[in-house]
Amino acid sequence: MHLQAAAVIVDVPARQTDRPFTYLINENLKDSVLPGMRVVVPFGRADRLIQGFVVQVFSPKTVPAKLKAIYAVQDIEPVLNNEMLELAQWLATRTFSFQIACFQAMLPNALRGKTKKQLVVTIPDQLAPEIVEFMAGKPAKIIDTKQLSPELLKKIHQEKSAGKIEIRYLVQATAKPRQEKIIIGQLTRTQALTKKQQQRSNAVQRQRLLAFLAEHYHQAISKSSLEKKLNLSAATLNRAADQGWLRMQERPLQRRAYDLDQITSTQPKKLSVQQATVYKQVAMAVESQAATTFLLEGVTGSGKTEVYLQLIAAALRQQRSALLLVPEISLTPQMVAQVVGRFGKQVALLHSGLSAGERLDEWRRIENDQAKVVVGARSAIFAPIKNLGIIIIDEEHESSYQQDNMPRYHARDVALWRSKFHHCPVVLGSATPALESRARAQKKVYHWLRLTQRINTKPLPEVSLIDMRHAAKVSRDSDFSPQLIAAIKQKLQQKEQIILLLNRRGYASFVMCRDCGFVLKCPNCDITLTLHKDQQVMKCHYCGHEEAIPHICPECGGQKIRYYGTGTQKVQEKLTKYFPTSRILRMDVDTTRKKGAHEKILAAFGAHQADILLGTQMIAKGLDYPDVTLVGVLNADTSLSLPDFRASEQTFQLLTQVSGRAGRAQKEGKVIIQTFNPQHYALQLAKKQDYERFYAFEMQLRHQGGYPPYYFTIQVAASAVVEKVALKALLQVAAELKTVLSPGAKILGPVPQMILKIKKRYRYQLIIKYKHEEQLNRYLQTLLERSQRQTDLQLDIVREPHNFI
DNA sequence: GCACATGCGTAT
DNA sequence: TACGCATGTGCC
Repeated sequence: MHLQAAAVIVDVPARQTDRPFTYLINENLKDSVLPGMRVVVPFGRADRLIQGFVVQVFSPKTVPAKLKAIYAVQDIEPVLNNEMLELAQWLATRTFSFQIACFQAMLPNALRGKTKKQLVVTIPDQLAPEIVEFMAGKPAKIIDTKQLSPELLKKIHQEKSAGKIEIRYLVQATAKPRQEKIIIGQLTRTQALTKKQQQRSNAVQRQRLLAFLAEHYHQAISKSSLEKKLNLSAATLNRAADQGWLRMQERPLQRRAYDLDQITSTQPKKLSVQQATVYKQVAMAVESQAATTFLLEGVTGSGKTEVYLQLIAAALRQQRSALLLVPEISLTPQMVAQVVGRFGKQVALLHSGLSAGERLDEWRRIENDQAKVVVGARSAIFAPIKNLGIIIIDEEHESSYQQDNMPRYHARDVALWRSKFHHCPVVLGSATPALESRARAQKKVYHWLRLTQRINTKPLPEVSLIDMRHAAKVSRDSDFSPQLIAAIKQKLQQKEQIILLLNRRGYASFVMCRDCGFVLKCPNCDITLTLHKDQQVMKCHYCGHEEAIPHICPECGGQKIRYYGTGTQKVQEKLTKYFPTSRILRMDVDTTRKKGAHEKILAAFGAHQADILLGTQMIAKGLDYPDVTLVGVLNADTSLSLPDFRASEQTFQLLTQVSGRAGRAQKEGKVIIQTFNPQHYALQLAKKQDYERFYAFEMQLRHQGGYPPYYFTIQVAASAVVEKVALKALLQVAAELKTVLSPGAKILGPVPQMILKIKKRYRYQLIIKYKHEEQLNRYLQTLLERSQRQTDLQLDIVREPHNFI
């Protein structure tokens, strides 16, 4: 007779609850609770039921009196295997995140237990009339306290303390796979044909059905698709079932993330000499199960994708699986078709376009080994794939691989961890690697591989920089230079396609009074409100605050309050004026908000239903349209002038990438970049597509400035409603750090953050720059533990922050 | 994150 | 002196 207990991480994302809680395993659940399973446990004074993850099962020697018991187990098999449990723990410490946040990041959303509250009437006598009305005669009702009026909430409180009503807690059951009805033919061919003869001539539905059954003896067919195909009524099928012609059953519906019938299979292409060299080196690591990291630096059009596909094939040949990560934005139908075309139904696809159910289905296919190749965006790095033979991260420099809320992980770091766990290589591919990665290749931490030749040996497109300081004076238009107008005109005449990029990074359209200079700001946050012309409102991008567009300046009463800056809409209006007959497609956050809108726009452009594709950053990646012969960048500088040490790097990457979109096929491409800083090295080198020189130059600057990759960085951010609280806390942290850190390390700040106030809280930060610090991690962990004791203060630690400001 | 306890301010 | 509300505290 030995007791069982479980250590459970509960779904309460708070610093104070970020540790295992012990629960008793009752006799009826004995031996059916395992680490990695989801459970429902009572928590807090009111014993509200919440979801938790079992991290350990053990036999306690003594039982503390106040131990509570697990209420229910949600899984038959663990949803997190040992690898994931270990990874979550590492991730939590590495990124200073809650463990529960790590678990949830690893699982499809459908597995997340949604807790609900239920209002139950226990004594109906003399109940407050408001509550009687609210319950509408029912004994129990699900409530959402956030949606109820404060008055009703007060009444509920009163009646609860009077003991007349009760609040119960529910945890939603595990998402079940959707079922579909199927029919199975029970008639042999001859039986069916005989029966068909016997039917009245006007019984057309039955005739059609029997003809079909004659050809499908004992085969399972989805009921709904059969109804559609033969145009049958449900009654006909039910009748047929009654007569024993067919049997009806249910089976779990396999929702698929892609349609295999729509994709043509492809064969491996012959590799060029360079490609083959790269392939051989990585394939060798796959075979020898070496956890080597390769940096594959390949110019646009050098055939990286084909190398990836053949490496995946090499892993499969070794009876191992493969994981391919691509930026969400380039997870286009084109891209999917390439991988699925090569590996068929072994491919599982994970991206944001899937519904929660589809995502869960794909996840299950991976978990039970039906899928051996996983393709997906950032979070796919947590796919529960076993026996990994290779991990590939395409466009490894993309900032979308970094999640910017908890857990703030970088997919690259997780990939390296899993590579060590599975003893398999990682390939980081890019035309413009992140400086950090390129520097690691330099130091031989990564194995450096290069593809310098374009696969069709075509020259790179001709790139010209247009000096807008001059052009704007001539044409009095700061969006379109005469050169760009002329080029567009020419391409339109030749019936070729054009991509125009409006660089929106570091850029906003705001409202300013031209008399007094007043700028409209958010009342909660210290930030300029952004104009949303289509919805006719001013919006705060941080807290969502909205207000009307002012027509009279609130400061001086003047009427000259106008918006500043260029949006895609404004550019589109101008384009229509210049080229009234041209067909323009616009792609930005506004036009792609709806699910699938993204794909639709790209498909329409691909089908030549438009001449010009105008868009923001999102059009720069992975698009491959043979008829695009002109790429125009309207404003290269906005991202350059950001007060961010990565501004040049990001601008260089963007320009290099977008230039690669021109002239992918036979026709020659042309790129026009408009800028106010034509001599800037990032622009000059992007023009020449010279990554290596950019790398050398930028590294020098980073060295002088003491920036990454020469230093590691950690940001400690503090926020509080009372400004002094935040500042004081960081001053103390800075003082303590001085005793913890070695003399080589530097502390910057504390300083106010660029946006000092967000959601009524003041924000300060300090940055630690260091090379090797043994004590730092431990200090920061204890700092977080300590800070929870201080009310109002919120501390947040970010490793390698992307913004210093 | 949430329920309940605590402590202060205001109406009575 | 009672109640209302904001702020604080601990969760197994």
